[in-house]
Amino acid sequence: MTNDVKEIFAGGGATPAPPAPAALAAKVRTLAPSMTRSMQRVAEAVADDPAGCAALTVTGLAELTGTSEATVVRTARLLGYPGYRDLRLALAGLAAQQQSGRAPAITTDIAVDDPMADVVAKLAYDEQQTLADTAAGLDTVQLAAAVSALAGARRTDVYGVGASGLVAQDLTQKLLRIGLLAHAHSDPHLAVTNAVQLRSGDVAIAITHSGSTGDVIEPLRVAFEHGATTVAVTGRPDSPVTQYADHVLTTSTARESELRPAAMSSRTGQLLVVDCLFVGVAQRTYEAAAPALAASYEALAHRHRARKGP
Amino acid sequence: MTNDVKEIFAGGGATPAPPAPAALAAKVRTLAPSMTRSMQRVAEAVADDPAGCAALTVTGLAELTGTSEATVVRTARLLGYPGYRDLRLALAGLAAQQQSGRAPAITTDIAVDDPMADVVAKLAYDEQQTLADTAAGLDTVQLAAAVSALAGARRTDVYGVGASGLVAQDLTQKLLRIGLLAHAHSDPHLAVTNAVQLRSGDVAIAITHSGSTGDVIEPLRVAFEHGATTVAVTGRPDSPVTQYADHVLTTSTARESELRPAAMSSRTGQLLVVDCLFVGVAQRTYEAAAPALAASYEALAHRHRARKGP
DNA sequence: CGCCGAGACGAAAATATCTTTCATACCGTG
DNA sequence: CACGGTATGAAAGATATTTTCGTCTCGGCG
Repeated sequence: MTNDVKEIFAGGGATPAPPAPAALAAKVRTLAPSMTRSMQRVAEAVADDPAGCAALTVTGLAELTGTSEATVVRTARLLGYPGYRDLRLALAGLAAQQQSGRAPAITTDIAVDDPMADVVAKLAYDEQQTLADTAAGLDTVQLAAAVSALAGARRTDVYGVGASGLVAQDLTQKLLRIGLLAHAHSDPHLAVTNAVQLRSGDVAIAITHSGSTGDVIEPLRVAFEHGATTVAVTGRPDSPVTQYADHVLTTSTARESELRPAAMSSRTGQLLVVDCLFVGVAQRTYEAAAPALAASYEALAHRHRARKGP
Repeated sequence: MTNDVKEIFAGGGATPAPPAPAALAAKVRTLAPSMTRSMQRVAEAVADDPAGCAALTVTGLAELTGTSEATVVRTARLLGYPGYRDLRLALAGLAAQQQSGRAPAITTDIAVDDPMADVVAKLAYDEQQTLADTAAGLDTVQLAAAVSALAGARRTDVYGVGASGLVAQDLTQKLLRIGLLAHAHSDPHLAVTNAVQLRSGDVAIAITHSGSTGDVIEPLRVAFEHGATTVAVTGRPDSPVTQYADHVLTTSTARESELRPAAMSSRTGQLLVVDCLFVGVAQRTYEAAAPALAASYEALAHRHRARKGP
């Protein structure tokens, strides 16, 4: 029956009722003069603390403002919503927007007395930044060249010490998974010993953030001089390591500080490069890589069956 | 009754029970495996179209997904909300956020014939997403507890195999750098053998994405039973490994696909957790950690040959 | 000064919505 | 193929929202 519409009409014109998305405070100010005292109290509370009000029921808000449920609903109607329920929903949205709005507090350095939540936010933000920077700065031509070399390599050696050593191992693990012959070296002596074995068609990859790690440069030099295709993953495109690199893949250097050593942040960018290499090679050698990948996917799916324990 | 007080309390500042504000999609993915079929349908609908679902009542959503109200409520509970009402509120907030934030374009899967530039962009975007999700889903209370335990530990053992083994080593390297006694174990036998040595005051950390890796669970169980403080870093908060974990740190499960296996993307989140642990401990033990950090930096300096300056 | 009416306002009924309970159907397992 | 356990939805039960309706306030007017 059309009788129901009557109440809604009071709100305004023939608008199909576009619920205010974020311009709520404005609406409150505009409509405040045409409100009764009680309704003004409600409107004020709502404009004052959207998040808080969103958490309240109609009864709660009525109590908070010292009014009744009916008044709260009337106010909601006046603000353009079908009822309190919808106002509340809009309020929640508004709160969320405000929340996300005030984010840039995390650009500062991590302090000794930062609470845990800040540490998490800052670290996450920083690593995201590193990823974005690295992705933006990666030379896709160099990357494609490195992928080509890897895809056709007889064998691949990866050099890295310290934190970069783990990245080297990560790459090796991935390449092995799709059927390539790869080995990571952290021991400089063994690395050089093995580098001597390399020849044209093989690939040697050096991972070093500073680009000045002698223990990593040395085996790359040997590999280079023996005719292997050499790749350097470094944060310094002008560092010594690039002397012996056919292809240089540059990672972003994130801002470092006392509680955030370079060795830590560099890892993120290096791993992105590693992932890119892996996916690139997997694409190139898809025929061979697909079964291997499918197998590991299967293995995981099998594990997924496990439900909550006894 | 005290019931009324509870409601009013919600209006205040600190949230006693932290419901997921924006990390909903991540939560859905994380918890999906432990859901029943019907609940998965509901979760999918919710993750698929937050705005649309926010407009629906329980009954509406139940009909849309072809399930019952009870199932919808159950799903809401599983996602961490007291009931559907609160899920709906969060959904409205999420919708508002999505509205304001520009829609990302590179959400598609990596294809075999994607050019290198696309691969880089997609991988970077995905890892950024994983970081954001993990950060949003991390329980800072658990994290702080783990940090406390680490800071006061006599010794710390870290277990991880496969890709997670590298994460374990990364954590170990970092902890050693600030003067803590830490060791990473990839060999399950040695891990158990060592776990027996642990006692109250020591810390054992298991890193496993699936949470079902027996080789990692076993040493953690032994450590747990010997009174050590145990921590699990996993993507599955309901997996077997958490049985023996005093503190559970959950990493986000990124969308996976053929060219992007879970083992690969999980690493990003795990490393963020590791970094958080490290920084947290460094903060707590700042007096001791600062000189240690400086010292290790100094020690490395001479391994780096002078850069060829411009 | 007191009466009157228009609108504001809230108590409570009516309705919609959410939550819980419970019986049934389904599924894997021995 | 029976069994135990879980998943699921129908309906009862509890809350929240909306509507109804009568009282109350306040200003104007006789």
